[in-house]
Amino acid sequence: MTVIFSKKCELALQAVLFLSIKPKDEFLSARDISKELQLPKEFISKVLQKLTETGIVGSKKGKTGGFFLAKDPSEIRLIQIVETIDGLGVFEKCVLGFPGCSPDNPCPLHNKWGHLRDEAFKMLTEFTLAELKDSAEKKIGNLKFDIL
Amino acid sequence: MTVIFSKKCELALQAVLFLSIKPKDEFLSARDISKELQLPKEFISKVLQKLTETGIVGSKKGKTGGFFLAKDPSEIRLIQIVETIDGLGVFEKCVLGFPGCSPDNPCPLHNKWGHLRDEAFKMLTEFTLAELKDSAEKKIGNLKFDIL
DNA sequence: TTAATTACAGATTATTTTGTCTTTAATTGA
DNA sequence: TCAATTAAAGACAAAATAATCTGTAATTAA
Repeated sequence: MTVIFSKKCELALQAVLFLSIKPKDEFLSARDISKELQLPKEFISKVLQKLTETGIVGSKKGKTGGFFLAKDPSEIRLIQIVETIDGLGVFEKCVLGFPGCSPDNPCPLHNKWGHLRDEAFKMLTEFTLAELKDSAEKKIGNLKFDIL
Repeated sequence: MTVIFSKKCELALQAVLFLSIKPKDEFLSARDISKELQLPKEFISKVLQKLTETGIVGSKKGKTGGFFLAKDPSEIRLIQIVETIDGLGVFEKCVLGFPGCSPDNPCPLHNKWGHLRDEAFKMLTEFTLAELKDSAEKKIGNLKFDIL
């Protein structure tokens, strides 16, 4: 069974949403994030390292160190996280796995699926972390209850 | 990187589309299908076996044996193939991997993504093999050129 | 300066998915 | 009947993905 994003990417999105609801001068350690999102610490660490490479997240080593958003939430779009972690292949490849799928030589789902895929791309491009802050706050706040 | 369907499912959809464009009394061997779709024979075999279990595809052993559609193309919906191979998890699980994602306790993308997911589900439910026959014929006919 | 804490880097393991191989049973044509 | 051919079944191998572990460098507080 397959989902739209890899686990890595899901985790990256969760982590970044988490950073976005915290005061911007706060350093969150991988351990803190891990605890609150109930996800493996080392995995968090790995993924956030990747996001620091592309300048979405910043980091500081040492005691009191941790991760933080390197830009204002209003300037970070979901698609940037997806692109960094999974790449944009999902939005390019044929949904049925046919080679050479294009408007000239479309697969049977090319048009219908293409439309949905474009919508998804648009959604991820339009949403910034700023717009999701409120609902992210709620969801992450409720996490401790969900796990039960 | 991840797509909506697993490779197995892509392959199953291709194979079934292939069967649907052939005369209904013809037995196609895994080897024939494999050759024309340029996909591994054993994998084809595996996946079609699964589809015979759920009654979408029929099979006959022995010389002149092979696979065929067990129903009329107008009675086979894409969603049935997807359900058999990948299950319907994609249409149920949270796109961000949050636990307990529901209308009561939605993730930040719940509504927007939910809408797209429903559209995709609808598309797969509405399309029968019969409706895709023409475009499948074209696409599969062109395959030999695409590979070059 | 030292001890503690953290990100970083890379190796390693585990799991899942994908793909192959081997053997068996059914079917058919010679 | 016999040889060839095919799906079926399951073991097996390879590759991709997910997750863990280990050691190092940076930073800070004491």
